[in-house]
Amino acid sequence: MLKPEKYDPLKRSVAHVLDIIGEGWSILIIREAYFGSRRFEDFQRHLGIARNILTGRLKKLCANEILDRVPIKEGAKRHEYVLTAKGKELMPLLISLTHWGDKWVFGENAEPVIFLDRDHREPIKKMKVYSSRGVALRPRDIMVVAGPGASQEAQQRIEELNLAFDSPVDEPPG
Amino acid sequence: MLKPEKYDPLKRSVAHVLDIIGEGWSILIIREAYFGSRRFEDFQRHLGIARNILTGRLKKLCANEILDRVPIKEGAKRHEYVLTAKGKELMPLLISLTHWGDKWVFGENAEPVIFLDRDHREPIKKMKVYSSRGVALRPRDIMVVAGPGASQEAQQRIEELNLAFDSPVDEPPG
DNA sequence: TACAATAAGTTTTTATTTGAAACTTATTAA
DNA sequence: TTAATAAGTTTCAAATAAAAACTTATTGTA
Repeated sequence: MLKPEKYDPLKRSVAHVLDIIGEGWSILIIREAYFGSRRFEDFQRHLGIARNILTGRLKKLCANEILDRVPIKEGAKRHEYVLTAKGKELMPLLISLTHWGDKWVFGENAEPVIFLDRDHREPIKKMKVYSSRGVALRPRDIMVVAGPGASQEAQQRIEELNLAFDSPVDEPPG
Repeated sequence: MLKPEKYDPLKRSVAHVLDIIGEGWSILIIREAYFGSRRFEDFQRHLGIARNILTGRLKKLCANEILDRVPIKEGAKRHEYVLTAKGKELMPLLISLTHWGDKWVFGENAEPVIFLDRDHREPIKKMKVYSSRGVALRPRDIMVVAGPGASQEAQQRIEELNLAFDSPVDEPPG
């Protein structure tokens, strides 16, 4: 989708991540892994994905250490694909996706699946953005600044962006 | 990517959402919109996306009410693309994506961008999954049940899935 | 042991999607 | 009035995806 040189300035942050997990099927494969699929045939059957595409996606997810390809048993030639810590930490992403769909695609009382807190069997909290003090934030309450990994251009664009946002609309030009 | 009939059983939940926002570029376009881009040329310049592809993506995002296409001024033929409420609520998704990339792709002290709470200019909380009681949950603390919108097959698969998970590994067969 | 079935891919062929670049038609600015 | 910019559309080549058949292990069973 994107050439590496095109990652800069500002989009690099997310574009690079999307190159790893954003291809068609990849998210669904990761989700299937959460749901307990481990073997090639499990993924294939449950997702109905073409086998050659599945091969490619599994390879890429393994290359990026989202999945680990481990022999079924010592020395076996068949493998299982299991989530790494890196893969497991995509949970917030997966649940954000699900919650958004529940609200905006399927609608209240038509959710296809519900995530529960295993201990109490109660639905988990809806995914939200919180301040460090624990206050839920709306999009307008959030701003962006350049991080230590920002390129020159990214820094510049972010500054412009913040200027544009901060300036009150009705401020007189002088 | 997917034919609608293939949404069932379990993957429908997320697959349908991915059909709306999962195509290459769509997420980046939404992100650009957060960052203040509104016009065709803004998106095109900042993302470096091919114009015909951009046209297609904007159409689809509008059709799905992520973006709203409004005339620049009363009766004008040029338009701006602005996020709808539905679009704005993708914020948790975008930030989940960013935080994950910060940790696993760029690494500590190399984050390209940082989201701040505007009021206090402090980094926001890392996206996490919480129980309804406010306790942070790990993947293993979460389980899934069929919602009211689950198909028959989905219900069945989820049940199998929970059985598989709940049964202690070392339980004797009889 | 042998036979069939299943698992895990690979190969081949076809269809769909992308991407780049040139082209068109408004609108704005000088 | 002319030039420049904006917002697309069209065309065509290259890359990707999908479907189906094929291959090679491994497992289960009579």
